[in-house]
Amino acid sequence: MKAKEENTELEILNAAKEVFQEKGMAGSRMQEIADKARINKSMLHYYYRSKQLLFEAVFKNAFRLLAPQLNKVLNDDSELFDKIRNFTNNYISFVIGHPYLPNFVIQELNKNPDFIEKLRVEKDFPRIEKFKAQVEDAITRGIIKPIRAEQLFINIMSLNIFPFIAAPLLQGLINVEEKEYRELMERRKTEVADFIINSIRL
Amino acid sequence: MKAKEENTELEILNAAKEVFQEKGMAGSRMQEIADKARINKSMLHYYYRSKQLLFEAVFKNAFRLLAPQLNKVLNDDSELFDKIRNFTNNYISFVIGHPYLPNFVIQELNKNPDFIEKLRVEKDFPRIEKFKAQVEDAITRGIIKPIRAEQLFINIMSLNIFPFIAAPLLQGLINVEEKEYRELMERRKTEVADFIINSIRL
DNA sequence: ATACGGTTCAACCATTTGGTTGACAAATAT
DNA sequence: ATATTTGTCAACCAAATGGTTGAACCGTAT
Repeated sequence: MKAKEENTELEILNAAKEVFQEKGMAGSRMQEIADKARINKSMLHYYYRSKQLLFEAVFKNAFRLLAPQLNKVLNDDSELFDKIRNFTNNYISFVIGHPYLPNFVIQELNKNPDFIEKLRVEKDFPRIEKFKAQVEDAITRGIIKPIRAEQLFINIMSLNIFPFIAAPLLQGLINVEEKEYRELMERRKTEVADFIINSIRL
Repeated sequence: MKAKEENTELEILNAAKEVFQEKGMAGSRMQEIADKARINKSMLHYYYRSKQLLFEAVFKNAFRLLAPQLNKVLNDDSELFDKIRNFTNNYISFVIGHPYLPNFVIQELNKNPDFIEKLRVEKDFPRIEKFKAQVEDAITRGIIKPIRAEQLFINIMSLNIFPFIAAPLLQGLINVEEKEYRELMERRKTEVADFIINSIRL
């Protein structure tokens, strides 16, 4: 019965992902997850024991998906400007495939900041050292203006992630419909990289 | 009994603010709000009828506090570069006084995007028109490179707001303690403005 | 055929949670 | 002084919610 088992388990994880990522831990109901997975509520506990454990499974999965994205900035071998262009261009496609994911990770990390320590031990946890060296090297070689790698990294993340996290607010403020907002995001694929590079290039 | 009445009502609103902003609508408990306000749970319903209405009171209050901040970018009379510098410098002080507020507004707007329409009718709802004209004027006069006002606005918001919303994640990624992260934020008061202006200045 | 391990579910259970009620106290109006 | 309105609370209530249980089911090894 191996096939069935893995199937149900995955079905649950998938349903849980959708519900948790959209409504957060506190706003999600086990019954809703069960319904979405088309199984009995008991099955959730049979496979994952408790809401907390099911949540953690979903969260870790989400982070494992997000981490490689961040590593494209921190641990990729490409040259600095290419890296910025690539990440910016790639990230939007990633978000379209996983619209709730980045916000989900950020929110639940806000509610439980200690959890980041548990993630850090996992392999592929993004580390800044390499990026830091790269930025410092580019400064020494006179390619970019002096800037702390941490600040540049925060800027890159901010410009790429925030417009999706705050979409409803921003949409309301600049007073555009969803369609036009998506077009704005589409243009950001190249514009954000230019904006960043313009700012730091010597 | 006027004084007592207003007192209790405010006490409740204040306690509700703390709880709702930290835990969100779904994660908050009426009992916890009552405890924090040092009153009986019945009083919450006496003054605000339901959790939903109490929440909406808190939310509208929060937005009324946030709106003037955004208007410093959108509807202030100062010159573009000054405006960017002022906002950036000001915003961090605002966030220190209201650490959970921006994220609270953004999150609840995410869970209920239609709510923005109800806010738009309120006076002082931030509007982009003036800022748009100002940016277009600066482009025409050859002061800044061509850029859509919407994109510039999104960039300003992103660079200022995101580092606080995603603090635990970013702190973990760049691997610094809270204290050092606060110092990074402190430096951003001037650095972010420079970063933006560098990018758009001709 | 039969025993056995994992899988599935309907029915339950205990607790939590938002909300109500009725009695009483404290102001205010008459 | 007395009636009336307003504020406060302990005790309740019904529904929702996370979790448990025991029986049935099903594929497989013996």
